[in-house]
Amino acid sequence: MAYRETEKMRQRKAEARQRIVTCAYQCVAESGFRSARITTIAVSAGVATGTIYRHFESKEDLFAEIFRLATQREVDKVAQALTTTGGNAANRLEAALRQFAERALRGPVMAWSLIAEPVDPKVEEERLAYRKAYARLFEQAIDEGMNEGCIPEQDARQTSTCLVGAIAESLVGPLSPTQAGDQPDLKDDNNDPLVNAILRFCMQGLTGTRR
Amino acid sequence: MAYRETEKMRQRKAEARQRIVTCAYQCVAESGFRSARITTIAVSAGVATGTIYRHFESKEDLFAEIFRLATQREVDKVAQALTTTGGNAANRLEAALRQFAERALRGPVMAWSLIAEPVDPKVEEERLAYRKAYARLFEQAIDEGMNEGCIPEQDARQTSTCLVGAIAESLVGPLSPTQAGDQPDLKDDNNDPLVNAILRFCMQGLTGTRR
DNA sequence: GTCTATAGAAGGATAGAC
DNA sequence: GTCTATCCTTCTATAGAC
Repeated sequence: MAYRETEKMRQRKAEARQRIVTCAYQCVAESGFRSARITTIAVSAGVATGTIYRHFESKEDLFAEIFRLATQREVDKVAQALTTTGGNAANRLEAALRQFAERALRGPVMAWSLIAEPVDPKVEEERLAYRKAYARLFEQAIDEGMNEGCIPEQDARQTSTCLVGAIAESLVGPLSPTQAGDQPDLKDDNNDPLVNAILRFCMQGLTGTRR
Repeated sequence: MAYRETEKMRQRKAEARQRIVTCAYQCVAESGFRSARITTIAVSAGVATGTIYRHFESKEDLFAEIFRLATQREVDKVAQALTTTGGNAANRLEAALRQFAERALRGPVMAWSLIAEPVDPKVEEERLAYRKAYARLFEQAIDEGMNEGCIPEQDARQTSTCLVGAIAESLVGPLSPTQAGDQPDLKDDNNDPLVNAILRFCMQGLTGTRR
């Protein structure tokens, strides 16, 4: 009888793939893309090294998937903060930016990998795409703010792009492994000086109002 | 008689290296890192393909050198604008930012390669380093502005980083090859709407004053 | 005569087409 | 999914410097 993939087999494969993804995610979260080894991922996922290449074309493709997975989580968090926070659109935007920065500083290894770690071109392409995704979210909030009247009229797309750039670039240094440990622990209560400085610039740029 | 490298030979080698660098630079300026071919560079430099590997360990190393060369030019231009422009520190800073953006939009292929093109990790590392170089220049200008009294007291390092991020991110879209041609020509007379929008955000973020 | 640098093509890997 | 084509890299023979 000819081989035909059964439902059971399909499920097994999907489970193996899921384990690989989960373990790769953990490896990256622990020490970044560059030190993530395919063999380490395979061992912790309980599969043979070669099996990984049955599920992913290459290491780069696996990394790109991990990148998308991890970044999408952050994008969702930002979207959530923008919709569930109280106050006007400017307040919501500020809360979302603050949350983005604080989450990054609380999980600095993964955040560094997502924001700035030099990886390969495939991951870089994902970065470009996801930066646009953040910008679209911010753009929508700015549009709302202009309608509400709490944000001055401006090119919302342009401003949203500036916000993405400013906050990402601000985190590069503090998240950098060469500087890790030099940083004091993140202060809670909306009172971290680094985060406050970033937000000051962003909100001033957005509203043109001194803070 | 044993062979020993003479001054003449050293000069020949240096010239060959220089030709390789120049031709590689032109290739990148014409169509970016990704489409730059070692063989093409070799032919236009008048050397054999293998010869390139006598001067550079790998394609990535050659590219990293081209990146440094090209980016240093831009850094120098910014430094120059910051020192030779008239007016107070805020004016000089604005002029430098404007010039950076306008130069990028006038040479979009090279600018895209330097700012955002997904290349390899070695080039990415150079990018991180050079972004710091820009930030240091801006930081110095902000410090001057705070002393002059034309810029409010703030964390100059943090703000300079935000400026670098905002302006770089703003240019990613307009410089992107997928969008090239969609853009109207750069308007002169300090009147390009894109550049003005970027500068508005940057200067508002810096000074907290509506413009 | 000995050693180096260069040319040019083979090898090997990867990406793209069908 | 396979096959082709392209392109980076390495290798070897040769020309030329000392």
